[in-house]
Amino acid sequence: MLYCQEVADIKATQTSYAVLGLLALKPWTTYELARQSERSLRWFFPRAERAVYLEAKRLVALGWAQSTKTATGRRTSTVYTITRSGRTALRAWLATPSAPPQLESEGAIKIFFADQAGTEHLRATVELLAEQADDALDQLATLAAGAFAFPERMRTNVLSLRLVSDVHQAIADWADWAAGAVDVLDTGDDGAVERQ
Amino acid sequence: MLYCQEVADIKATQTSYAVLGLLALKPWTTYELARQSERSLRWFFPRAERAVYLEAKRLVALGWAQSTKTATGRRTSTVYTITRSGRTALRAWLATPSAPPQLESEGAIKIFFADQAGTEHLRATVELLAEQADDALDQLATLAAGAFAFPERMRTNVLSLRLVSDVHQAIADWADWAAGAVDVLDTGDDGAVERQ
DNA sequence: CGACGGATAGTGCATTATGCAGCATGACGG
DNA sequence: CCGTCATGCTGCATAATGCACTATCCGTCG
Repeated sequence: MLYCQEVADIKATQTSYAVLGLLALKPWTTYELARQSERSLRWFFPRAERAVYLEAKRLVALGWAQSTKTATGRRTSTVYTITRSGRTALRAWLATPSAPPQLESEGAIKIFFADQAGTEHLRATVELLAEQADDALDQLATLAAGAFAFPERMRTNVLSLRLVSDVHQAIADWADWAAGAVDVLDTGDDGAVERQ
Repeated sequence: MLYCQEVADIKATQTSYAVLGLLALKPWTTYELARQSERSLRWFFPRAERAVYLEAKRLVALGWAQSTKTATGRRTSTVYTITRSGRTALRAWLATPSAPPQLESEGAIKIFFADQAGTEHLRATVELLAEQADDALDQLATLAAGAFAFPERMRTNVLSLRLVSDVHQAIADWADWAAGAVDVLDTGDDGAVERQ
């Protein structure tokens, strides 16, 4: 690994590459990185703000980014810029196979164990899931509208955003169906939870 | 919180409730819990095997489960059983609102940053995502067929499993569309990444 | 002009979760 | 009786989260 020859034993995680990808677009302060991660990356790579702050420092340690301090009055801010070896590392990573996508949903767990509580809670969980999906779709629509901020990136940008909204649309559709299925359960009509 | 009055300051996490939910079905050894988590919970609540082992002990500390040692020859195994207060805690949790579902996909990050590498890598990432989605759908079909192991649970079981397979189906469908969109990008035909 | 809220720019600490290696026994087939 | 796979765990280092906390800068409203 040429691009990290001078580094002792620091290892890059997926988070490293996610932040590095943002740095490939332009230099940012950690605050901006955290905001951007929350705006866009979060949809397919949710990470805590805290992790982004730590990650920027790690990138510097890896030699993949440089930090330069600037000041606004008496307040300093640190701007991170990708290095040449950072770009090399990013390109290498982009060529490696990815781990399979995963869904994480507290609501789904609750539905899985719903027979331990009343149908009214099952119904509430399904309804909340429906609202959350609609919410996500709204936010994604706004985000897509604002994607013109980087017009040169639009073509690949829309691919990921479309993936995410398709997933949330699937959840919304499922919730519609599930609400009906719960009604059937409720009226005691067994075994008719088939979809037509 | 009546159900944890005797406990000092141990807090339950989502993982606690996920494992507790399994215990509500029947007693298990930690090994079995880990297997079951990997089989079913993983689809909407991915957790490392290690976490499950640690969680069982925490449930005992919370007073939500009891452990009893049994032995097979000279090898001991610990069976965990839910307690009354465990059931109460689970029911209370099932009635609380859930955090919104989240997708995590390394492939999606790579696609988001795909303009930093060649189209061939973008294509490969999309194709892998397609395979992974098909794979997931296969496994889920097998799982659904085996769901008859707990016939009394089937009705709510199918709801969660259907959610998960709908999501993976959405990814598979997206991948089909995206593959076409990448071809269009490749032939240099700009801006025609609309879906009809 | 001055108070106040919101955006900017972070740090520190405790706890949770992951990844991986390691270890020992039991069950079963050839 | 040997090998291999399933069972049944533990330990350790590192990654990631959650939350509280600090401080400055900027604009607006009274």
